[in-house]
Amino acid sequence: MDIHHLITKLREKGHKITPQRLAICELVLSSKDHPTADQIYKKLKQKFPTISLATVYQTLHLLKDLGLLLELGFPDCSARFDPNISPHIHIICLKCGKIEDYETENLKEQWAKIVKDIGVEPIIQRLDLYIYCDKCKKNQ
Amino acid sequence: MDIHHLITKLREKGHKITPQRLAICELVLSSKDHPTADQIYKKLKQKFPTISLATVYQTLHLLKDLGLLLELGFPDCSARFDPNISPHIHIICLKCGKIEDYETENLKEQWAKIVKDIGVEPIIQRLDLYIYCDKCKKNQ
DNA sequence: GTTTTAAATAGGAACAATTTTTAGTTAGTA
DNA sequence: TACTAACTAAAAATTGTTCCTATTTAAAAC
Repeated sequence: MDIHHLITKLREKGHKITPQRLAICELVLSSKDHPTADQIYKKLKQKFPTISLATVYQTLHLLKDLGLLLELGFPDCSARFDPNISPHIHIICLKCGKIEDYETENLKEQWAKIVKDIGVEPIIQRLDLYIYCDKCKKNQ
Repeated sequence: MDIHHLITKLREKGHKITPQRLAICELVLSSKDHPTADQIYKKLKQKFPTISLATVYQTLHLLKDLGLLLELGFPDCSARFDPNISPHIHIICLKCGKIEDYETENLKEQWAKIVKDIGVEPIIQRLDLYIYCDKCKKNQ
């Protein structure tokens, strides 16, 4: 998603283009590591020393409502935000919480078939595969 | 999972068999509706007027650690608990939060193939498909 | 059957993530 | 340039969950 397309989309819905909003969007939409709101907040504080966590949350929810972001809730820790909204698997370690992505054409095809069988109109999906990562297996 | 098998499993790990614990386990392991801790707590209060929410949480986490329960974290609401640990899809309405299960032999086979391709040792999985349910589509 | 003891429970306090509130500021329109 | 709806920041409130600790209990030892 390039920045001009984003700006257009925000304007269409009547949202203002503020420097904070742009910075938050750019940061999260280009991230590969499923950051938490707090991680985004801390990074942006360097550029915007007065930015508040509430603004970060609000902007992330805006992106979520626009369908550009997936919010991943977890039992014991903060929500994490994923800008990749096409079908992919999160390979998550049950111990350390590390997330890796698995995304192939074959997977997308398989998933599309499954969704077609179910016969619903999909908006978005979340596919988590829980494992113990190599590191955690060793240290145990 | 029948109750004697559960008791054996708890004893093996050195956990005591208390009436509260048994009631919580029986209730959640036989539930089909992904209840929250609070829903379980409120139901059990009829039989155990002094039961505490902390006990419910503790027991649910015990079952989770034993691999008998999946805890589903969500962004804006309580965690929900799912006793079905075999591969199935949660069809979840983005508006009202209703969860329906989709579970077929074909899905299990497809998922097994995907996991095999990834080449990791799976512990458990969470497959969510987000939609707008018919009811919410109408009221909009 | 009684005693022992280690673990579980109840209830409330504490905690942390997130949301709401409010007052002041700003982007975009006319 | 003035206007106004939307935004921001900071603080306060809220909510789900966990922690704390005195009391109770299950199960082992006697």
